[in-house]
Amino acid sequence: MELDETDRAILRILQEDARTPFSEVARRIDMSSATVHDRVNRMEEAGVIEGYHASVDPKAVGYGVSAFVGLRVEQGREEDALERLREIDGVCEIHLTTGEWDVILKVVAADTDSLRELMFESVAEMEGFSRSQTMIILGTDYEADGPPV
Amino acid sequence: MELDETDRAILRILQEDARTPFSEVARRIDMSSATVHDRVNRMEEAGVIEGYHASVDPKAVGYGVSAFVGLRVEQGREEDALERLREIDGVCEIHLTTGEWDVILKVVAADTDSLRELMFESVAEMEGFSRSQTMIILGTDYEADGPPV
DNA sequence: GTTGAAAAAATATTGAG
DNA sequence: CTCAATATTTTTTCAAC
Repeated sequence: MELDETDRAILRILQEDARTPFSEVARRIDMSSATVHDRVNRMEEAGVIEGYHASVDPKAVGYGVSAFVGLRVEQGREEDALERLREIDGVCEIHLTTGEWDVILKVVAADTDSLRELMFESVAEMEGFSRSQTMIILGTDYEADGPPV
Repeated sequence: MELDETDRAILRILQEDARTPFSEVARRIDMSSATVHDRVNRMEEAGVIEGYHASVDPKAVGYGVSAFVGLRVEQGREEDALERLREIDGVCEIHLTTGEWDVILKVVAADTDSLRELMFESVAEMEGFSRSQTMIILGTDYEADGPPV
């Protein structure tokens, strides 16, 4: 789908606050809310807009520790291994990567004890992985609302 | 702030679709929409809900390549270095971590050429960093809407 | 593609249990 | 904390340009 500057302006507003009323989006980009509605619908259908998500503070819901986890997967066990990773509570993202690791996870845990459990009882126990490394997130200095548009 | 099961149920719904009308949230958790409204307000004020964001497909807006970038920061240059990283177009996340890297970035770029530019003209040029490693994301197998609630 | 206007629906607010 | 009722806004639809 081809996006013009109007579409991008709408995206930028909804990236920042997905609950902005279309009527206000319309005011800001100087168009009617019917147009905004129409364009948003088309972008949803085309998959440009994948969804709308409330961002919840992990600490507020009991997760004091976040980490990236690098994993090496044994040849030929990729699909099986990934399937099982997804089931583990606390695993928030699973990325396949080039470089030092085959898989990079983002995980959350209540505390370091829980993280240890997650790593040694869930991940390390699993067959198909060789090496792993846990990189605890000391702080997140910056987090954009999505890709620049 | 203390969260009860009702708050958590509301959070789960809004994590999945932040534009769900409060009236429907109310139906689903079997409460009045005024209650939902009240609880959402309190969770917003308490910072439990950090915001609402439209999730935009990076490919649809011209970013064909995503990557994690690990960086080593020279002693004593941390603040300065982080400040400048934030300015670079395409840098979406900046995390301070333990382990092999001091900083892990998530970046997006139009293509591998752009990524190369980003790394060698923006990041590598910057003083304060020693080693870096780029881990290109071949695919994202799973991405939760946020922490489990 | 865009618009304005009407109808339907949702949100914000208030007052009371 | 919860609700019902109300007033205000917004979403949604549609004929017309």
